[in-house]
Amino acid sequence: MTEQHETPNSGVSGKALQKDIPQATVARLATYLRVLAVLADDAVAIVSSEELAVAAGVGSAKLRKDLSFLGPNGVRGVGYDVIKLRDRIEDVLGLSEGHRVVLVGAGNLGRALVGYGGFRRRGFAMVGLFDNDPALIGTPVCGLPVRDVAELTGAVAELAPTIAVITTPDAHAQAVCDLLVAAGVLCILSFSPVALDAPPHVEVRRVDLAVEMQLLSFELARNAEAAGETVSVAAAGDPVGVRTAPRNAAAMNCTPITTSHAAARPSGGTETASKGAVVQP
Amino acid sequence: MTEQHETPNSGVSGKALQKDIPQATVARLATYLRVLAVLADDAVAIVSSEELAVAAGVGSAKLRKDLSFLGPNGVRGVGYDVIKLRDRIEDVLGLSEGHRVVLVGAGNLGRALVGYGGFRRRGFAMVGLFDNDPALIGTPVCGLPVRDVAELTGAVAELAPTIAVITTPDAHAQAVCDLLVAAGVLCILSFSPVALDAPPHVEVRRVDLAVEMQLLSFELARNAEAAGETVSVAAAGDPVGVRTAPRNAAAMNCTPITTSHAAARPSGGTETASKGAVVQP
DNA sequence: AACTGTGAAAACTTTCACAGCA
DNA sequence: TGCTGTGAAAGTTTTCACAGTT
Repeated sequence: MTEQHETPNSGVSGKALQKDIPQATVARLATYLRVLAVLADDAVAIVSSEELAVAAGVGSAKLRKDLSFLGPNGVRGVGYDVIKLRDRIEDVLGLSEGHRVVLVGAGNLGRALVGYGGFRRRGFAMVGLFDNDPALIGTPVCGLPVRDVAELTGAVAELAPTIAVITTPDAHAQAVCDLLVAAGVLCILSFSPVALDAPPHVEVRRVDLAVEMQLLSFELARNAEAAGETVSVAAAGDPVGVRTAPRNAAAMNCTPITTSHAAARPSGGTETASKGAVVQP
Repeated sequence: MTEQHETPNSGVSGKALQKDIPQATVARLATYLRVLAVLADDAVAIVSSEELAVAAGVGSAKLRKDLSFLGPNGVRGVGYDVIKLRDRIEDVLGLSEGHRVVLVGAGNLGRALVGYGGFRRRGFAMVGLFDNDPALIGTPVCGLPVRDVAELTGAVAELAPTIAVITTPDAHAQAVCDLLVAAGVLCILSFSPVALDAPPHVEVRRVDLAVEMQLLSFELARNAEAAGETVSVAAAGDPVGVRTAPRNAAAMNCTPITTSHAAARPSGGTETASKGAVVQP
């Protein structure tokens, strides 16, 4: 790896230990960061690993171990400096410079994300919003006009986004992804459950809302099993009857964009991640 | 928790091996399930571990190992029966009976979720939708009227939901959670980044969309570091300037109900808290 | 006394490679 | 032959316990 002169103010991140930070730790850093931001707002100056751990919902030992990968950040016998630690984590996560985000798919989910204060607050700026629905194009969402997806390629050059978010129907997700990749976007967050095919240098992260619900369902089932099959409140109501409706129903779409029909190809895309390493759950 | 008589036959799911299935495996089962549903729709009868693995974005060995925890599901030399495997996974995940879902917070995100076809398709039925905004109460979303959150307690008894979803602004999340817990809900999915306090018998799962973005950011930073700090496309645009605005700004809310939050996925920004033990990804 | 940072042990997960079956 | 199921090895993450610092 090319070495680099040490600019006092390095471009992307400060100390450069990224390579050695475990995946699992990185995932938690973002959580610590949120807690620290709250503490900072409350003008809390110092926090102990125990306090921070409780607020983040992890064990204090794990938290200390996590932070130790970023180098020494605390003072023994005292605790961590809230501001300093926050800045350090932001730096490591590459958030220091902020990110410019374009979003494709201005349906309900897309609009919800654009309006999500948490993004702005955490350094993500929405700079472009695209859709292919003529009824939506031109209308502003949170002050940002919806632009025609046909302009996407040009707009990417102009807006120079660091991250793109896909919230289109499943059927369009791959096409949009291709478009973004061709335009030079390196980081994509997709809310479509279909696995997107992209070159290895492009980081694709997929998020599937239904998966979360299914994980909850599993816990519920396990608890019920362990406790002897009482489902408490739920026991009263009618079971829902999952497979009553045809699986493939393009079904009741009631809102502008969101919904989808199952359209993935039989053995199509693989979830891609950078460097040949697929980032898996 | 009160212990109970041990019913030999558990009502919720067939073979009852839940206890022995590793966390990591469970998280992936939901993904396999989605792929299998697509295959079933396409009338594919048999699938090999390799095909399924590619479509799900994992290695075939891992996939076979995962499935082996559910007992024998395939035929050596042939592959897996799509329908049979799908049903088996649904059973293990506790999806066979379907789930009744109430959602509190009819903002953009809430409405997006109600309209999200993926839920219905996978056995989750929205049965109730609540908000405290008089302007929203009474208006239908996807055929479901928004009800006053004041009715929530009574409605839970009446609707007997198995799962509740919280998509309210952060400030209300805990109050709504308390309300749900008091009403007897056992499973809660929250899209607010704040850690919710709930009794140990209640399964709370939190999802924070910003975490996903931050993980992407980290990969970007790491890649840039490894490649010699060029940020390609992004290099052109102005840095965003994260901390320019006050951190605590309740900030520009531009859509009906208030802020909203979004999703994540197995590994990243997801957390499950339960039975006093915080289960980490 | 209070709290961080960390080596070393334990637990969990992934990968490998092959036995076993249709 | 082709593909599943699995034990054992390799790798990763968590937990423990305590040495070190203020």
